[in-house]
Formats: sequence, structure tokens, C-alpha cells
Amino acid sequence: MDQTAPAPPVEPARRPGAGATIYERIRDDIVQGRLAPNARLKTSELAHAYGTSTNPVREALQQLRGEGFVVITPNRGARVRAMDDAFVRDVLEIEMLLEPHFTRWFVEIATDEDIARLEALQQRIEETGFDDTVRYSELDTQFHRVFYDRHYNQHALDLWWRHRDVLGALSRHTRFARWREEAIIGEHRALIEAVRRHDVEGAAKIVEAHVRGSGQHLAEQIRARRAAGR
Amino acid sequence: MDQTAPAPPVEPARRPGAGATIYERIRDDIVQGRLAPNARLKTSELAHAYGTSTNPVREALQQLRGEGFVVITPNRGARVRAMDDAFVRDVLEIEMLLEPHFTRWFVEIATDEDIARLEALQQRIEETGFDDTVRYSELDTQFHRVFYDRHYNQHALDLWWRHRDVLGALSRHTRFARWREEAIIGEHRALIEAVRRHDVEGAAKIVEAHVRGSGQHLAEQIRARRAAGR
DNA sequence: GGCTTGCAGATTGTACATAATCTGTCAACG
DNA sequence: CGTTGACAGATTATGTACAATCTGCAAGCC
Repeated sequence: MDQTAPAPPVEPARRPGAGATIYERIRDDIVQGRLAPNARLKTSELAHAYGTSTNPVREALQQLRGEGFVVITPNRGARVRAMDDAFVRDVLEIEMLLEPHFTRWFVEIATDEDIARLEALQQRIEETGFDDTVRYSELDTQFHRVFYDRHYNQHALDLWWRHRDVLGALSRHTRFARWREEAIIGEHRALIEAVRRHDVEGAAKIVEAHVRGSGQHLAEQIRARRAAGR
Repeated sequence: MDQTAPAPPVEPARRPGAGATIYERIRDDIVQGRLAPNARLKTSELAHAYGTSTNPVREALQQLRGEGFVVITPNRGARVRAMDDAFVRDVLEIEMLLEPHFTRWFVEIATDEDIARLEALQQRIEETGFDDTVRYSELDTQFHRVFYDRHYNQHALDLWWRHRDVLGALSRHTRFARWREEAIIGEHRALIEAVRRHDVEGAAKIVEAHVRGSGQHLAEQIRARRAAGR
């Protein structure tokens, strides 16, 4: 009669390593761009590639479908989600609501230690530059995780991660435009300043602009890619 | 060499009827409360109940896991997501961002015909009352669909449906508190008025309060249920 | 009483059968 | 001669049956 659920384990920690589940490995391959958007996902092929049989692959694909990474059409198989400009716009419209909101929360509780960590990360970002897109992406993720990681809203965090991964798959292997590089650095610096001043609304505004700029840059990239015939 | 994806079919229309897929039937059973929160989901049992074998069930459960309706622990099976107050708070925090935003958009483009439809629905809601919770839930869904259905952001719409379904599973079979019934009617009426005046910010404010009230009511219900020993 | 052990039930992975879709060829037709 | 249409074979998705692995529990033993 007790029914105390033994602590909902949320989801086991993600380790993209070797002993990972099929689900994690496929998801990682999508996020890292090794499986291109719109690429066909044949169960038998994947099963062979990952050294297992088809059933685990099918289940992993179904889960990824539920999360939006994969699109399955009945009797015609699965594909990596094709990311057109409409999809990018949709995702970023949501982010433009979520991120300012969570930024407001963070600015309220930010400690000096948080600010120091932000500055250290920002310095490393500026030192590293944007040439190594993978490395930059990691640092940028760390930077924004300082803002959101401790938030209580697990559901929103999942959503943020999903959005970030999905868009990262698109941008990770393409070049940054110069204007975007400069904007990122400027916005990050302004953001740190706003946090230091505990300027809640100012920080929220900057983050909103940050997301909007990211969307414009992505849309530009998609157009360019389409103009180049793919 | 063409690669024009043949119109991404999004997802086939949902028909909870008899010829539905296993996924739709299980999801519907969760949403309608026939499968209670935290209920164990044994693959063989479900396979027998739906007249199929275990594999389709497993895949359906994986998809539902990806969408957040089901929680799967390795080697220990699947359960319907348990909805504690933290989860409700998380979901509604997101809704309090999304719904005002989409309401703003709707107020800008609302036609006289839209307003007439809202009034008709509101009248039916008031006539029907809150005793038949299932019937009320349907009408309330229709009411809010007038606001959101035509929005371009398919991704956000999916999210809204998921959130609504998940919370609906919790509230559909419990009684409304009197204060909540009165608040709903008042807020709906005020909302229609704001739309008629094309008062964008006013409508957004009302919707935000509407969602917040819904959250308070749900939290109250959960507490009461817990106090009653389940 | 606490620990071990064995067993039933459930999940997870493999192999196979069936049904649907896609590809390429070839004949009929404009 | 080029295009369209249908057909056959190959490929792939989907469903079923089965084997192996793990968990939970309860009886038995120290």
C-alpha cells in the first residue's frame, strides 16, 4: 500500500562513449553530423554498423522519432529529420521565449563564482576562435550551461538540450560568418556585464537578441547551402 | 541528383478510432486515464490486449518514451509517467511562456468569425457545466484550439498538444473546485472581450493568469489526492 | 533474523516469415 | 525516336516466434 516510487531516475546519465546504448550512439551520430539531415536510416544497415540486430535499432529509432530527431513514414522507413528554414524558425521561436525566462532566473541567483566561471569560459572562447567549430561549440555549450544547468525545471532543460543538439547538428560543420563571430563575442561580453550588474531585464534582452541572431545566421547558412545546390 | 524531399508529411493525422496504430491506442489510453499514472506497462500484457505481438508494443512504448508519456528503466520495464507536483509545475512554467506568446499572435489576426466561434463555444461550455469532465475537456480544447490551430509553428503546436494531453490525463477524471469553475468562466469571457478589442497585451495577461490558475488547481488536486492516501 | 539460493515472470536480443515499396527493364503507344 | 505504363526482381519495413538475460520474490538454510 506504500507505492513510494523509488525515486524516478529521470534518465541515466548520458555517456556518448563506447559502451553506450544504440539509442545514444545513433543520436550522437545525428547530432555530430555523421548522419546527415534527411539521410535514410535503414534498420539492417544500422544493425550491422553497430554490431547488433535490427530490433534494438528499430526501438532506438522510435524513441528518436518521439524526440523529433527522426521522421518515420509507414512502410517507407526512417530518415534523419530534414531541417528546413521553417523548422529552424519554429525551434528558435520557442528558444526566444525559454532562454530569456531562464536567464532572468539565473541573474537573480548568480554568485561571484558563477561570474568568474563565465569570464574564464569567455576568455577561452575568444582565444580559441571559431575556426575549430567543434571545439567552439563545446565551449559555447559550457558557457550557456552555467546559466541553465541548475534550474529546477528538468522538463525545460531537456527541451533546451534537444533544441541545442538539433540545431548544432546543422551548424557544427559549417563556417561562421564574420558578422556573426563578432556579434557572439559582443553579446557574450554584454551578457556577463549584465549579470554582474544583476540587471535582470537587460540580460534577458541580450539573450533574446543572441537567439535571434543565431536564427538569422542559421537561416542564411541554409539559404546559401540551398543556393549551392545542396 | 534532385533530392527534393517529397513534401515532409509531418505526421499522419491522428484518428483514435479502431483501425489506429498501437502507438495511438496506447497513447490514447494514457491520455484518457484508462492507464493510470505510474501504472506498469508489460509488453506481453499489452500485446495480448491489443491483439498483436510484443514487438509493435515495444516500439510504441519507445516512441512514447521519447515524447515523455512513458518512463522506461533498463531491464525493469515501462511505466506511465508519474505526474508529481514538480512535473506539473515544470510543464506549466513552459506553458506560461508559450500560450501568451501565441495568444498575442492570434489577437492580431482574429476575425469576426473567430470571435463568433469563441462566443458560441463559450456559451456551450457554460450551458454544459463542469460536471461531465470529459465533455467539458473537449469543449475547452476546442475553445483554445481556435487560438492556436492556425499558427505556423508546428513544433510549438505539437508541444502544446503534448502538454495538454499529459495534464488532461491527470485532471480529466477529477472534480473541479468551485473557485476554479468560476475563474475559468470569468477568464474565458474576459479573453473574448480582449480579442474583440484587439487588446494584445491584455489578452496575453489573461491567458497567463489562466494557465497559472490551472496550475494552482492541479497542484491542489495532487495534494488532496496524496493526502487521501492516493 | 539475515543471507543465500532457486524459480517464475518480464525484458532484451536474435532469427525468420511476410508484406509493402522501390528500381530497372521492356513493350506499347504517340 | 522518345515517352509512358506495367511488370518482375530486389530491397526494405513490419510482424511473429523463440532464446537468453535479468529482476523480484520467497522458501530454505545457517
